[in-house]
Amino acid sequence: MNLTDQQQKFIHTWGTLGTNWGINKTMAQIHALLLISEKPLSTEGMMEVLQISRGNTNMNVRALVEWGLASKEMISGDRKDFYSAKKDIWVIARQIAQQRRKRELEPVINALKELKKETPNDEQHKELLERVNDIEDFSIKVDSMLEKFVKSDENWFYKVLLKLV
Amino acid sequence: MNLTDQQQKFIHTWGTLGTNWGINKTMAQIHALLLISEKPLSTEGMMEVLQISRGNTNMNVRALVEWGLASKEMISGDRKDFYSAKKDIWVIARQIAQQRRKRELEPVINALKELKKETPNDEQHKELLERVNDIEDFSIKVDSMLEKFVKSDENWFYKVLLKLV
DNA sequence: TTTTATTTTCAGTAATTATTGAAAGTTTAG
DNA sequence: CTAAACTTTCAATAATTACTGAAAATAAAA
Repeated sequence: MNLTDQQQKFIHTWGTLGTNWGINKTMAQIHALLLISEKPLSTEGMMEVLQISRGNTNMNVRALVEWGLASKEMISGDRKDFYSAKKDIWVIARQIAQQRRKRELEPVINALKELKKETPNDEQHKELLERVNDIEDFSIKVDSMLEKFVKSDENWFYKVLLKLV
Repeated sequence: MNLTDQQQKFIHTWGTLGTNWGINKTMAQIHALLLISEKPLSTEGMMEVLQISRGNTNMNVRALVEWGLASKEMISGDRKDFYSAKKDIWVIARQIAQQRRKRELEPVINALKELKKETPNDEQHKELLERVNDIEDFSIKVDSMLEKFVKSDENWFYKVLLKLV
């Protein structure tokens, strides 16, 4: 299989986006490839197109499945596993928001909660406690918005936008 | 100068958060340090507390200033430069949203626009074009929300939340 | 101006993160 | 069951990213 310049550019752009936001480049690139692929792809297919190793492919496909962005497809008459990506941008965004919240936000919020418990309320910790409290308040609000986003349908977003006008 | 365990933990947590989201760990840690510091700090002060080199300190303080998260303070009777961070979590969030949008979102959106222009509208590029169009539509909407967020005051957020109930 | 204090830069190096590939594990067909 | 097809794991290695420290540049004081 061979990609056109445009397809390669899309994959490259998506990979860079991933890298900039702390996502493995290969994971983002496989995602991009699946996003523009009409049919499910096998590990071999991805390896060939992206010029990456079997191990790399396997690990990052697994990550995509764990993130709920791709899923295994059975193709009758073939023993290989095939994978395809969810294509609805709304579903994708929700899925990513949900996962990043769980992985890269919740642990921080919990650590700050812990921290607050064990911090004496003295002069030396005045600034720290103010900051932690502010961050907690803020994150509760953002979190509640994110939660609504994650559980929403596309409609929700339009409604919010309209109300903001 | 010496930090308590709690202060160190805060700095560590903030550094990890940065790393997970594609921000230099030291940059995030200096930010955290300034956030919980009552008075402006000199380069020496930060170097000592965080145990990092002059060069590293200098580069990351500059980055914080460029991001609009910290600013130089003149302290009379001292030739050194001192720095302090903005402490309002709302201002911080807006500043970060604005900067990340400019640095890590706009270039992607522009690349996709370019890509769309140069992609032939044929069978081979059907999926690609659908995806790019979807992403563009989506990002316009998110962008408009982000813009409102960036230009908003805290009040805006509460209003939105209330309307969502 | 010269000297001293301070900041900036950046080539070299260290630390971290990502990738490979072959061996071990698993599944399916015969 | 055995063999072949395929997938997974992970130690070794490569690639990337971050950090250091000393030299160069700049700014302030004498």
